[in-house]
Amino acid sequence: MSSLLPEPSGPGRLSSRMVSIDVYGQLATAILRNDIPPASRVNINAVAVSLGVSATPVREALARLESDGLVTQLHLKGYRTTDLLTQREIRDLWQFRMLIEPYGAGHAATAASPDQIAALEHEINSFTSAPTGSDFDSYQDFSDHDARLHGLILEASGNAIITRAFERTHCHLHAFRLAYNSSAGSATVDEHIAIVDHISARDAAGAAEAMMEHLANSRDRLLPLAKEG
Amino acid sequence: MSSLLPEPSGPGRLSSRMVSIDVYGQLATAILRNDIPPASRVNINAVAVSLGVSATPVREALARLESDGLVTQLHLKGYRTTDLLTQREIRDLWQFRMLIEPYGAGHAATAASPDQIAALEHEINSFTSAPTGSDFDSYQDFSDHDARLHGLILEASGNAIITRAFERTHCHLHAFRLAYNSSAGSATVDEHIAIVDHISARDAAGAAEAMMEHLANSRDRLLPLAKEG
DNA sequence: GAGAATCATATGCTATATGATTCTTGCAAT
DNA sequence: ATTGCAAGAATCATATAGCATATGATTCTC
Repeated sequence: MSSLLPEPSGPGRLSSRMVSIDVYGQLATAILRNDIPPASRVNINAVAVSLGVSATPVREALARLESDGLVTQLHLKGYRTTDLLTQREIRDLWQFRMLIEPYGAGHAATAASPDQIAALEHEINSFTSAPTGSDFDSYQDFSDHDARLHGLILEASGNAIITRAFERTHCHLHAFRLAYNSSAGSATVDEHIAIVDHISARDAAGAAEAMMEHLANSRDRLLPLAKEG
Repeated sequence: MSSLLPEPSGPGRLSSRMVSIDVYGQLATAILRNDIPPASRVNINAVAVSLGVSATPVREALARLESDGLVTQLHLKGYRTTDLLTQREIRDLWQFRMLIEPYGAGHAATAASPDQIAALEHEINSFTSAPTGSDFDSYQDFSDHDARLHGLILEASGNAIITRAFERTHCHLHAFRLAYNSSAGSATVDEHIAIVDHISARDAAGAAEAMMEHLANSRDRLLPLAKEG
């Protein structure tokens, strides 16, 4: 653990009524960066002191992180960070994505509004190449871009339930945690462009196929990084 | 609100350190029974007093219920129960199920262990007919059976990620909340039997097809009960 | 009747108490 | 000397109580 935050909150307190979201973000980042290693206990009080808040908002943040799959709670034994995904789990997760994302891309091609098409192209244009730096932050930026793009495509398909189910897998979080440069290749950029091009051209079959290929490739990029299981 | 529990906890306190799970269950039941109507505010303190506990375990339960989609939190405005699903959302949710459950049934037919087959058949045998009574509890029993069966099938497919994504949709909760006798027809029983028969016979294509039909039928049984949207 | 001021209510947090778990220490037995 | 076990101490999770502030409704003023 130890000092998750540069400055806890200092004597000049912040508004003190908007802490919980921040605690959530700080804790999530700490887990993703492996500042809190996988499968290790999370001491609620230590986190509270480290972040300069009390236990209650930490508890709330941990409850949310549990539903994100980043921690698990053991009754009367507190919270532990979850293990990294195994190869088996990566395969299972990507199989899930292969069931819903090609469907989403195909329907996005027929159902997306002009605004949604524009949003997709704007997202594509914001990352025309893989990050050049090698720092944590630029990889995280790219991972966020990746997550946004896949989310936008499902959103454009018009099915909010499926979009939400996808978002709740937090596949990008898990992939990022496994290796935070895993999605940052130029191949990823090219594949994204191909998918959005098919959607813009209203080519449902092509969009679904491009998405399926992209998922197969990203899975194969990720698998060697995971432990067997 | 008003009296969610027959007896709060009284002066003879219960074990006092296993409360939160119970609070969760009591609240979930209260929402499902429409004791707390859809789209209404949930007063944390009132719930706490009603259940004879303090605010903290109620907050934890609400955090979990939020990830279940039964309540939503608005900052500084507290929690509200969510609306009932609209026809559109039912359709979207069942579309999601149609993407993953036929896949699950098909893979269960090839991948299920003998123990898992036995568990499926045991579950089938525990409800060979629709409930005869008209009370809340027997409908809930049947709804639970339905949820267990669909969960077992996905589990037998061997993909834990998909199983979890399915469980998190809480489709049975939402269906039950919409109308608690919606899944209790004898047609449902017959369709369940057909699916499990195909799985037991290791007939993947037949299992997938039977599941798809079952989902289409259950959706059509449910749709008239939902509001347009 | 519209806008400003006031007040009640409920939220979100802090501080604290309680009890379970876990670690440490000491002693006995092999 | 080393291992096994038990008792006590320390730690930590969970729950309670209470406080400060934001929200929303009511009342007052113009």
